[in-house]
Amino acid sequence: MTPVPPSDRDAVWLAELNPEQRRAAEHRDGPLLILAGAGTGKTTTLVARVASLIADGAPAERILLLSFTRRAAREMIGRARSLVEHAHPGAGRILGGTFHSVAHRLVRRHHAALGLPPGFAVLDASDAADLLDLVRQETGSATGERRFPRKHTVLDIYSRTVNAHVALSDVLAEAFPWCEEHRDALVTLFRAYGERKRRLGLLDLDDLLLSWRALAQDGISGPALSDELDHVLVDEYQDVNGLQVDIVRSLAGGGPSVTAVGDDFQAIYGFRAASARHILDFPKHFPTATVVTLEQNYRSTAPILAVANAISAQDRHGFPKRLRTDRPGGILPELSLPLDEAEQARAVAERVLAAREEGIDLRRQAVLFRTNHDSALLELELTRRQIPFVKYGGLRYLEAAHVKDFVAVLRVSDNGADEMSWFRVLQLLDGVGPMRARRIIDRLREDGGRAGSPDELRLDRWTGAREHVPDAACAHGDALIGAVRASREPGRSAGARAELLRDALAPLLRLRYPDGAVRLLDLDQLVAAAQQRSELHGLVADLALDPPSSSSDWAGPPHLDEDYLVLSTVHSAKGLEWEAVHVIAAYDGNFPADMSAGSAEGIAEERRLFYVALTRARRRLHVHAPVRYHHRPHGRDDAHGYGRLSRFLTDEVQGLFSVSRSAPEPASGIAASARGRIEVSVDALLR
DNA sequence: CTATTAGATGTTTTT
DNA sequence: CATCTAATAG
Repeated sequence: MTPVPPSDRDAVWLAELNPEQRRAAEHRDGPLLILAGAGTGKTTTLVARVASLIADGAPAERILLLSFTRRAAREMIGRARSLVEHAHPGAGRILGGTFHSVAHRLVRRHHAALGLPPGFAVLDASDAADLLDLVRQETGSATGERRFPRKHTVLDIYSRTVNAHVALSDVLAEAFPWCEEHRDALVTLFRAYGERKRRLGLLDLDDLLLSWRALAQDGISGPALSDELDHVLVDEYQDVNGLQVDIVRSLAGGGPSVTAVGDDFQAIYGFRAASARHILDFPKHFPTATVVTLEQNYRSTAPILAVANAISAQDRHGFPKRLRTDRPGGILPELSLPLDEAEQARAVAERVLAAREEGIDLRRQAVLFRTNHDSALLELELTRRQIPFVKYGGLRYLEAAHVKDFVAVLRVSDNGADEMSWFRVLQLLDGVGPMRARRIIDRLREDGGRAGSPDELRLDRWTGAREHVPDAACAHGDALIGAVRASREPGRSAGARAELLRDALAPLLRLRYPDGAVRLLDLDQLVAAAQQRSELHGLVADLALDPPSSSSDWAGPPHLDEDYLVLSTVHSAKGLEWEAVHVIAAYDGNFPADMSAGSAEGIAEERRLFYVALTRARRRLHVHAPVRYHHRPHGRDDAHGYGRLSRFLTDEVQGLFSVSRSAPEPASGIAASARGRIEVSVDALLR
């Protein structure tokens, strides 16, 4: 990079902005709302604004950048920090992260004020679901006629009541009508879940936000938090929920000025109780707000924007926006109609390779889909053709049973009250199931502990508790307890603790899993991660807030040299862009999803989701809609149906594509293939 | 009580 | 695929 004289540095990043972007970057007094259409340089503008504020003398460490998804947060904060480092060497470090990670930092700092033990742990979604399930089994919530909802569904219901601040009955009626008959059981379950979390010193992801709001609204700590900040910038504001709006408003009440950036037509987190209403109401919540609208698109070619604009024109709510570009030319987007999913997989692979021939590296291409399993067949096809890919939002490293076992042991070492993890760990002993594990825990529990603080499990009572362990497993039990106690001895590094615990767990995992030896190798990545830490606690908390999306995430930099295709859900793709985008499974029932198609708002959100997918593309856009698709993506049966094309792809929209059928219509398809066979045999006869 | 098996069944999307 | 149930054997 050519060095720039200090006096010109500011000009460089401001000169690159268009007038609206510049107005947003240089805005000073009062709240600011930036309505930024897809690809209009939202992040560039936000980052320029941060640099501009710092140029004006705002200390970097008094600026807070918030985003909702981890990928967006990483991207935004990374760019902001590197620009600040270049333009203002020696400036401090900007604060920022996802709402949840920032909340976690604050809660750790103020745990005492919140009545939490210093070693409190954070539950990720599957931990929380497991705990809910455990509590349900214990309290024996009535088993009605109909099956109780699955644990993850129960968590979704719970989470929605918290985030939307809506009564359970309304949440059920609105979003989970098939669970209404279990309302009473859910009420008692949620109450018991809350008590249990408190007793075990655990916070779930929603509790982090609740705690932050409690701190921000508190008469003493609230103003103190606001005093630490001059500016709060919130990205993706269309996806905040009521709880997050409360946090932002209470923060701003004190002093810092608020900047919100977003696009109401990209609101896609309604299921998380987010609502575009919040961004539309911003001028009401902040009456002195200035509004800047960005419509100049720098990402996509005109033919792609034409499709995007046609889709957004199907919905007349919200701020009217029309994306425009100065980029000349462009290739017509392609609508490909393969016969079935297998053929779709082949069609995608061919187009990916063709684009690479054109000079578009794999990593500048992405395949986007509505649900995770939409890519199953494609993954097989890519593997078969040896096309490397990385899937985001897919099966997680942490979901593997043996990794969960190890994390449970780490947790147990870190948080003496975490009965839930003990419950899992103890069942690794041969002959110990749920019943005996519970008895052991009961024997270990400190009774008559101080009210309000979680009960520690006392490992010195193990000699009594081990009578519940079958003789054959006693030696293993002793070794495990011994290792956990040893790991807590002061002066041990995080890495040493993790190693000790892994070694204690190793014999148990070898017994439990036929491929135990292989599985043990997976744990080394966690041990390596622990070795980079000063505290084990930091690692355990990060696992909940920032889990590696695949085991290769921790494999190190060599990965970065490789070229690989990106596979992602549309939700995870928000805010990102690729030269070539391949949207798959664009049939009605998926876009929009059947479950959301019941209400007008549901369909509108699905349309926005489709819009988000299309607007990720810079140069090439391919939309694939198989005519025939399987009902049960996981099943072995061949049950399938003939789908319609997504209802968003109206005749008018289709006119903006080049349509290609890689197979005849299904109705005539059978006849055609039969005729084909006859012709072949006739040919053979003639010869 | 626990372990193992077979069989049925299930409404996405993220922190 | 993951999870839950029922049935069976140790």
